[in-house]
Amino acid sequence: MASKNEATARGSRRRTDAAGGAGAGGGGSARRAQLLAIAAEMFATRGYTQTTVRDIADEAGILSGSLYHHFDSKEAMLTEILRDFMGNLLGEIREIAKAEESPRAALDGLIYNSFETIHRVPFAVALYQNESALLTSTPEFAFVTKASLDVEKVWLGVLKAGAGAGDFRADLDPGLTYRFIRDAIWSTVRWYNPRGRLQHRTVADQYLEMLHGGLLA
Amino acid sequence: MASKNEATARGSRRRTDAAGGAGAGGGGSARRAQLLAIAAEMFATRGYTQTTVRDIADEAGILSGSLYHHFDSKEAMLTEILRDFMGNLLGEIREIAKAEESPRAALDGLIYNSFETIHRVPFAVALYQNESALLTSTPEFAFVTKASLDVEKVWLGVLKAGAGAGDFRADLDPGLTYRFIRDAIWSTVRWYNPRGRLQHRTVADQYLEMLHGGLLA
Amino acid sequence: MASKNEATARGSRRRTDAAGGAGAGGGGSARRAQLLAIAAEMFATRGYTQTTVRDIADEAGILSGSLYHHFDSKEAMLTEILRDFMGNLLGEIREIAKAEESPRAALDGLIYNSFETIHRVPFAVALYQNESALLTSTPEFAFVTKASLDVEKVWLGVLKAGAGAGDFRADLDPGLTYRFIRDAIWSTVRWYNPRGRLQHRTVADQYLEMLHGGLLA
Amino acid sequence: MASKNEATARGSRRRTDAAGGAGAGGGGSARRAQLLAIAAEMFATRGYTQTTVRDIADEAGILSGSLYHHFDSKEAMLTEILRDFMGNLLGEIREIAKAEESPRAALDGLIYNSFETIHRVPFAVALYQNESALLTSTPEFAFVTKASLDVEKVWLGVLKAGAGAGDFRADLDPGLTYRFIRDAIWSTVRWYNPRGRLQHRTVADQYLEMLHGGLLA
DNA sequence: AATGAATGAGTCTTCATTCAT
DNA sequence: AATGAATGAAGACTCATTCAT
Repeated sequence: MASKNEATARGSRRRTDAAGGAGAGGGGSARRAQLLAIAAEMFATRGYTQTTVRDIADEAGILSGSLYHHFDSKEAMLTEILRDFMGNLLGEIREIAKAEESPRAALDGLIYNSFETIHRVPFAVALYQNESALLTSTPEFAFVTKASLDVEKVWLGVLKAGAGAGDFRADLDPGLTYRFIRDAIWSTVRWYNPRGRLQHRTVADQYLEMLHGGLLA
Repeated sequence: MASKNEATARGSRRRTDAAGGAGAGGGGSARRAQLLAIAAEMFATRGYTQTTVRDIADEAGILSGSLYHHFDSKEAMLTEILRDFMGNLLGEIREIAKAEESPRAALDGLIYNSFETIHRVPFAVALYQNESALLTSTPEFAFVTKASLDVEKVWLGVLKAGAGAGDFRADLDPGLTYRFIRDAIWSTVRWYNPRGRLQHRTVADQYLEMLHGGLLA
Repeated sequence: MASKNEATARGSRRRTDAAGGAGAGGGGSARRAQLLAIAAEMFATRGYTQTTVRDIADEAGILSGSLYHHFDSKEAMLTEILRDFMGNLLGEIREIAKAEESPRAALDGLIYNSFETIHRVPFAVALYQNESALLTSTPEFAFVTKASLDVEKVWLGVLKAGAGAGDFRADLDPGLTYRFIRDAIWSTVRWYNPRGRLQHRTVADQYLEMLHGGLLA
Repeated sequence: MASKNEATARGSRRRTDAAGGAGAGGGGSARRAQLLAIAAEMFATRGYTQTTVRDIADEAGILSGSLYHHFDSKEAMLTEILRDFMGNLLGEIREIAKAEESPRAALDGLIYNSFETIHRVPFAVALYQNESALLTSTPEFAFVTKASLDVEKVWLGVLKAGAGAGDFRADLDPGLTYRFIRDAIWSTVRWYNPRGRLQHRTVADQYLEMLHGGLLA
C-alpha cells in the first residue's frame, strides 16, 4: 500500500557541494562517499542490475539493510553517482571551451580532458557508457540525457567554430564528427587500465594524431 | 545464471547451421527463429538482465513456460544469438580480407561491412556492444571473447600489411588504431536508426573520410 | 526502477461474474476463490497488515511466491475481496428497498439482510469494519468509500420515506439514525459467532425490538 | 512484536500514576506525555502496525532511536496509552453507577459519559475500537480485555437493576442490550469530529432519544 | 536527552525454471 | 506445441531495536 512514499521527511542527506574528493569539512559524509565509491565500482564492473545491494554492503562490511541509513534506494545511489559525474564533466568542459584561444586548442583540450576523466573516474564513465539501455528508458534518469545534450552543445560549438575559422575541414558534418570522436574516446574506458603500462596521456596523443591527420600516409 | 545448466535430460536442440533459411527440418524452425528475433530485440533494447523470459513470451503471444519447448534456458537464447552473429561476422571479414587486393581496399571493405552489419542485424551488434560486463565475466560466453580476438587478428593483419606497404602511416600503433576504428564504428549502433534518413552508406562514407584524412584542414 | 509496472500485460485474471459461491463453470478459477477465502479469513482475524503473504500461502499449502501466479499483489487480494463484497451488498439492499411495500418493511428487510450478510460472509464484513484506517487513507480503496455512500443513500431513502409516511418518528435526524443502526448492527460481527448458539435470526429479532420500541418500559 | 521484551537491563520506567498532571517528578514527564499524545494520535489514525516508530519520532522532531530513551518499546507506548485510558474509564463509570439514584439515571449518565470520553480522548477510544484484532490476540494486552469485562459488569448491573425496577423493558436480553448500546455509541468515534459542528452533547441527546423510545412513531 | 550508525529479522515481490496435462 | 500451477532462490526494502558517543 502506497509503496512509494515519495520524498518522505526522511529526505536526502545528499551533500550539495559538488567538489567531491577534496578534504571537505568534518561532516559525517565520509562514509557516504566511501559507499558511493564502492557502489560505482561494482555497478561499473558487474552492471547495475547484476549488482545486488548486498554485494555493495558486503564489500563495505555492513549489512544490506544498513545501506538504507545512507541512501533511499539502490537507484538513488546510481542517480547520485551519475549526477555528480555529469555535473562535474559539464563544468569542466565549459571551462575549457571558454578558456582556450583557438577552436583547435579547445578541441585538443576537450579530448585531453576526456582521457583524464576516464583515468580519474573510470567507473562513472563506464556506467555512463554501459548502462545506456537503463539510462534512456527510465524517466528517473532523464537528467543524464539532458546533461549529455549540454555536453554535445559545447563540443558542437567548438567544432563549428573550428570549421568556420578554417581550423577543421569544412566538408565534414559536425554532428557526425562529434559522435565519431565521442564514441572513439569514451569507448576506451572498456579496455583502458588506469594502472596499466599505457598512460592516458599516451593514448590521448595517439588518438589526437589519428584525429588530426588521418590514417593514410 | 542457470544454476544447473549442463547435462539436462532434455538435451540441446541447438542448431549448428548458421543459414537459418528455408523450411528444412521438422518445421519448428520458423517459430524458433521468430522467437530468437524477438529475444534479440528485447535483449538489445532493454538489456539482457532486464528482459524477463515472460517479456519475450508475452511478445510472442505464449506463456513463459512454453518458451522452454524451444530453448533450454534464457541464457541459451542469448548464446545462440551471439554464436550466429559472431560466426557470420568472422566468415564475412575473412572473406573480405582475402578478396581485396590492397590493404587500403581491404580496410575500406571491412569498414563498409561493419556498417552494413549494423544496418542488417542491429540488435545482435547492440547486444555485443552493451553486454560486455556479462560477456566477459561469464565463462559460458568465452566463445564471444575468442571470436572477438579472431576478428581483431584479421583487422590487425590488414592494418599491419597496410603500414608495411606504405598505405597507412607507420607512426601509429596498429593495436590502438584498431581499437580506435572498432570503437568508433560499432558504437554507432547506439544512435544509428536503420529506418532513419541517414543511410548506413552515408555514415560509412563520412567516417571513411575522417579516418582517411583526419580532421584538420 | 519503475517499481510499479502499472496494469501490465500480465493483467488481472479476475472473474467478472459476481455470483461467487455457486457451482460455477469448470473454469480454472476454483483455486482463486479458495485462496481468496483463506486470505479473507486471515485478513479479518489478524488484520490485513499483520497477515503476511506467507501466512496465506502456508495455509493454502503453497509457497508464498506462488500466490503471485494468481494475484498481482497482496493488496490486489484485499481489493478483490472488498469489491466483491461491496458489489453484492449494494445489489441486495437496492433490491430490498425496491421490493418492499412500506418503509417499515423495507427497514426491517435491510436489517435482516445485514445480519444475514454478517452470518454468511463474516470475514468480509469484519474487514470492512476493522480496516477503516487503511480503507479511508489509501486512494486505492476509494471505491469502498464510494460504495459505502451508495449504501447510505439507500438506507436514508427508506428512513426519510418512513418519516414522511408516518412510519417512523419525525423528530429524529435521519443521518444520525442511520449511523446509529448501521454501527450497532455491523459491530456485531466482532462478537457474533456463526457457529455459536445465538442464531443470527435471533439477534436480528432482538435488535429490531430495541430499535422499534426502545428500551424504556 | 518485541522479540526480547522481558528483563531488559534498562528496566521499565512505566509510571503507575494515572494522574499525569503537574510538574511533579524530575521534569522529563512533560516530554513523555507529549510523545505519548503523538503516538496515540498516529496509532489511532493510521493503525498501530502501520505507524512506524520513525513516524512518531519524525512528528516529535527527534530520531527514532531517541524514543527509546523514553519508552522501552513501541508496544510499551501502546500499553501505556491503553492502560491509562482503561483505568480512567473504569474509575469514572463506577463512580457514575454508584452516584446516580435510579438505574435509568445511571444509564443516561453512563451514556453521556461515553460521549464525553469520545470527545475528550478520541484517539484512545479509536485505538480501543480499531485494534481489537491485536488487543485480543496478544497476551500482553490481556489487561484490556479484562478491563472491558469490568466495564461490562458495571453496565450490566445498571441494566439488570433497571429491568428489575421496571425502568426498562424486561423482554430484552441484558447482554444483547449492552452490546447494542456499547457498539452504537463507541462506533461514533469513527465519524465524530470533536471540532465539527455536531456537539457531542447533541449526539448524545439524539442517541438517548432513540434508545429510550425507539424508532417507530 | 539526543544522534547516527548499524543490526537482524522479516516483508513483499520477482523470476527462471519445471512438469503434469 | 502450449497451458497453468507451482517451485525455490533471490532481491530490494522496512523497521523495531541497540549502542557508542
